[in-house]
This record gives sequence, C-alpha cells and structure tokens, in this order.
Amino acid sequence: MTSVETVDVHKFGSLRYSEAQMRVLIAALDLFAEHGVNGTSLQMIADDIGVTKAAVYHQFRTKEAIVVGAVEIELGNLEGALEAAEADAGGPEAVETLLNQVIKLAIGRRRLVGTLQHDPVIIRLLGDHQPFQQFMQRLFTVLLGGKFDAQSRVRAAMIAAAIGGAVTHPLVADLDDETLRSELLGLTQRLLGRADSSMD
Amino acid sequence: MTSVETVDVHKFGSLRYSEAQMRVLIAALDLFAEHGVNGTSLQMIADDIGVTKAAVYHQFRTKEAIVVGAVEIELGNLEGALEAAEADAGGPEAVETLLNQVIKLAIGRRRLVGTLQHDPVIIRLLGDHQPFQQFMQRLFTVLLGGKFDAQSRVRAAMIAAAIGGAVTHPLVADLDDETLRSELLGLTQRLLGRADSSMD
DNA sequence: GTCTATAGAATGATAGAC
DNA sequence: GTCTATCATTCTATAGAC
Repeated sequence: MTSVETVDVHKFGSLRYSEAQMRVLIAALDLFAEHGVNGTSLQMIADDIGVTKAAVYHQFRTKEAIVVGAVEIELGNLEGALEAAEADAGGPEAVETLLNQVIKLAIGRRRLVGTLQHDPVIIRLLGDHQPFQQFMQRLFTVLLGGKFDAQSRVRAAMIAAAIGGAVTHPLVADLDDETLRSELLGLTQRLLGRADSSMD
Repeated sequence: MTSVETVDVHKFGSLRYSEAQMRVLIAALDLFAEHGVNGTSLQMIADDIGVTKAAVYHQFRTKEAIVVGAVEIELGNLEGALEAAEADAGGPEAVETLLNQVIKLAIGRRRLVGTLQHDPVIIRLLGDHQPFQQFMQRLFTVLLGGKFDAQSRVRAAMIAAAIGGAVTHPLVADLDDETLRSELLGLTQRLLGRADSSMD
C-alpha cells in the first residue's frame, strides 16, 4: 500500500433482499410514510401483508433492521444519479443534472420524503450508520462543488429542505407531477443563482 | 345580521395555562423536538420535570391535550408577526417583514421546527383542529398576497419548507444565529424574485 | 398538586410446531 | 416461510389517599 487510499464505497443499489423481505420493506415504507417509524408497529406491518408478527421476525431480527433496509432501498434510488454526477464532477452541468434527478425522485415518492428527511428515528440511524453518512457526504460534496463556506452550505441546506418539503406540502397537493417538477426546478435554479431561471 | 360575516379569530397568544401546566408543556416541547411525539411518553415528560405520571395527568386529561397545548404555545409566537403583516396587507413590505420575523423565530427554535412541520402526529392535529387550520390559512394568505396560481403556491411551499428545514440541517449546525439569519433572508428573497437580493 | 397502586391494552421479541 | 402461544416491558389512563 502506498499513499493511494482505497475507499470502500457502499453500494446500496446492489443490495439483495428476498421476495419475502421485500414485501416487508415495501409495506413498512408505506406505513412509515403515513405514521412515522415510531407510529408503525410490527403488528401493523404484519397485518398489511397478511401474515403474523412471527413471520415478519423471521425475515428481520429486529425492527431497526427493517428501518435500515427501508432506508437502504430508498437511498439506492439516488445512487445512479449520484454516480453520474460524480463522473462529471466539476463539469458545468453536473449539479444541474443531479438536481433534476433528485427532484424527479422526490416527486415520485412524495409521500415518503418527509419521513426520510425528518423522522427522528431515521435521523438517528443516518447519524449512526457509516454507509449512510458516507452517502450523504458524497451527495453534498457534489451539490456544493467543493465550496464549504457559510453561504454555500446554507444554500445547499435550503435546496435540500425546499425540495423535500415542497413536494409534501398541502399547498401543492393538487398539482400534477409535471407542473410541480418544472416549477420546482426553476425555483431551485434561482436559489443556485442561475441567470437563465425563468422569472414571472 | 346582514352580509357582513363575523369571523371568530382564534387568538393563541391569549391562552392561559397554569404554571404547573406550563412546566409540562415546556418539558414536552423539548422532548418532542428530540424524539418526536410518538417517541415521547408521558413517563419521560414526568421524569423530566421530576414528578409522577399521575401528576401530569392531573394537568392534562390526555396526551393529545398536551400536544395541542404545545402547538398552541408555538403558534402563539407567530401571532404578533402575522397580525402586523395583515394590518399592512397589500403593502409592499408586509411579506418581507413577516418573513423576517418567521426566520428569526425559526432560528430561535431551531431544534423544534422540524417536529412542528413534519411530525405525523402534529400534522394530523393541524388538519383536524379548526383553529390551527384557520391560522395556517391566514399565514399563507399573507405570504401568497392573494395569488393562488401554481407558481405562487410552489414558491410559498418552498419558502416554508426551506426556512424550516434549513435551520435544522446538519450542514449549518455550526453557524451562529446571525450568519444563518442573514444568509437565509437573502436566499428567501431570491426565491421571492426580489431584485435586491445579494448575489455572490 | 402530588403521590402509590393498578388496570388494560399494545409493544418488541422468542420458542417451538408444522 | 408461516403459524400459535407466550414473555417481559411499556404504554395511556384512572382511582383514591395525602
């Protein structure tokens, strides 16, 4: 080994779960979105897929393991977009392409993003599990483009919060996906200081 | 009675709680901020103020009553700013002044805003209790300035989410209040399309 | 306003049969 | 992979004494 560090990058996208395990995770994600993690019991998950609690415990040893699996699945959806952006790192369209993908995914999973970003159990999980922390750091490194000054960080925090929070907001619940997407993209670019962002 | 409708405006600011009740609500808010509503038991609240569960139940008949009281207290903090903005409704600085106050309050209560905006129990509460709904509608009426088109609504949703989410974000956890406030105000004005928003 | 004591239900989790 | 049955613990909530 020389000075070249070998960083072990966790690949959420390549994780394998059995079909029975996936049934649990899908049901769990749906219930987490509506009731939060603490508001979702294993009984509720079991009822939702039509089995008993014991059957669920045969697939996952603890409730926390279900939460970890559920978050892994969702972060896996972002992995492709992140890798593409990293490959074009520094390129003028890297950030823009990433944001476009993130917005699309957030809209497609409207009901869930609030929980993923703000549920206290998931927040604790993201802080405790290395692979999750590593992933978030990669994401914000691309978004910040290497600049970590106060203004850039506030901007990134606002963009992350705005995208996640806007898609869930009651004010826009009646908007169709495409309208929401284009408005959201335009306003996000305005936050980034893009000159070509459409004004009214 | 003629065509003039008398709207009964709920005043959160004028609510009265005994000192013992306030001790419960303060402790509850602190615990809600860290663990969420479902993650906070009455035992935890009782332990925090050094009494038994029974003593807590003597002040509030149910856990939900505690949640309602806690949310009332917090919305009460916004009431002054909202009334001032409504008095100047249509005025060119009404929205700006309101946002300034909201940002200040959000920063002062950094730990709590995430819970207030995103906790599933509180979201259900806000939807079920008329006074809360009425209050939120007043808030967004001022923010939107009477325009309810798609673009305005997405903008309002983003601003609400961005302010609430940014102050809690780990990326800006180390920033002092004043730095965060000025950056946040500038970026919020950029979202509003203000020409005087400082660029980099 | 606070306490002890308790009721009744639900929680996460396990053992062992099929 | 799913079941029945069970355990220990915790939960919200109440009764009644001080």
